[in-house]
Amino acid sequence: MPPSLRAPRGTRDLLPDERAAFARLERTALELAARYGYRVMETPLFEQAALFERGIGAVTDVVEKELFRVLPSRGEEREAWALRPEATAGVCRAYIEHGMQTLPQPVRLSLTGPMFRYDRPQAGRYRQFWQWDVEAIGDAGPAIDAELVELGARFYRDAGLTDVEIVLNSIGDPACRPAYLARLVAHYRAHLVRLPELERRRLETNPLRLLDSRDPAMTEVNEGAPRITDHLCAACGEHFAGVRAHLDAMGVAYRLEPGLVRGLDYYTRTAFEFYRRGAEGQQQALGGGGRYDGLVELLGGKPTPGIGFALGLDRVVLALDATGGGRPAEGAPVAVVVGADPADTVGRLRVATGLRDAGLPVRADLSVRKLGRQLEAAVREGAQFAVILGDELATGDVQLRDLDGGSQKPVPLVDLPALLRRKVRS
RNA sequence: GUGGCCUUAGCUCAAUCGGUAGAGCAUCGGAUUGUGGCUCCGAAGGUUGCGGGUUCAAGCCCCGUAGGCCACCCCA
Repeated sequence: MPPSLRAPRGTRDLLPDERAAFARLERTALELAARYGYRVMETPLFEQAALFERGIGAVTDVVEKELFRVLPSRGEEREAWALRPEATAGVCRAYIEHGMQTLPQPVRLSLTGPMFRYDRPQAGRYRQFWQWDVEAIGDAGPAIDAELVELGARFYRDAGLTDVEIVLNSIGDPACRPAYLARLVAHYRAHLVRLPELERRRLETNPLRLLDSRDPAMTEVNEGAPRITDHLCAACGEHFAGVRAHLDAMGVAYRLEPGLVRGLDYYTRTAFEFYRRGAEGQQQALGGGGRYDGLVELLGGKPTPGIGFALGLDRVVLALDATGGGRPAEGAPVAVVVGADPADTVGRLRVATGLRDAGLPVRADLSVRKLGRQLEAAVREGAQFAVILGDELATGDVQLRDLDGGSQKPVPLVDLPALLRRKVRS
């Protein structure tokens, strides 16, 4: 094995079993998107770095230290590219670029695909990871906020995760957040002596972060801290109440968390995250989203409200594995064509091709092993039937063997496709 | 980006005091010539992540490096 040639740090191969698990989640996501009226689209895997710098915020971690920058190999356009760290910025760029403000609003969009962050890898944290992203652009809410939260929750349920908790908050807007931030900073300044070194630095860079600090020394100081939800302006307060009312009306359970902050600058008002209940560790955020009413304008479009979420498919797969559900077996052929004459690969391939013509997933044993070995291999890959070619071919018959029960009977080759199709259905 | 732990066959792991690398599973072959999951026999599979150093001798000790993981940071 050549250790010098391996998957780059923070990336991994999705081997067939895991790829199948991803495919199932993707099917669930796309089916839900269709059911809720979100149309699937694609954006490039890379964009101008400026899109993310401007949209996400130049001083956020995602841009400052995690942006996966790409140097053009030929420099006639000295563009600075970056692999997309998330989908929202690209979707909004496309909304503006293609004049989607002329479509009936809101425009409901969805996509799945890989995202890239140049982060230090850990379990559940990769440099290339997959998201299902859903965006509704052009609706100020609050009803659509609730619709999206419910959609996200339904995805986890349909995917088979039962212990997912919804955490909800409002982080205000440019009308009320600055005043709140000033209050918050004043509060921490008053308790400066009790703040650990790290938290003092964060006070300068990102005071909202102190609220969800994990440092035990912070618990007491945080208890007395002003809550954003107590300092929302009238419009934001009304909006937040509307979101909760709609969620309540749908019977969607959630936990209010005034400390919930989102890491990207563009978020306003509604913020939510999905967590695995009872799971320890740092990589348990399964997904999150929020409202970004200023983003489209920031990127050069007309003032347009928007809201969306992104769910981490890798983490859902991990969570499904952890909950012990296991992965359903997939890809086993209905039948394997084996033969008494090991050398007769022509006959086996010909019979298999005929069955494939009939739409049946069938493998021909193309080895030259003796019959017993061929049957053994068929059983071990989970095939339902073995089609055995032998002397009966002289009269146009093959042996059809049920590999579970072990029963076996001669069947005219011409009847085989129809017979197998009937058996598969039952 | 910071600190720590780990790395031996495809996988999961052994290897005493530093003494020249093994097992199970998986793979392939065989058990007298048309019938499977079991059993038995056998084969193949390793520059012990990589590169240096110490030593008569290194999987084991030291340094570096890469990767994984854990805690931060942050997020999905």
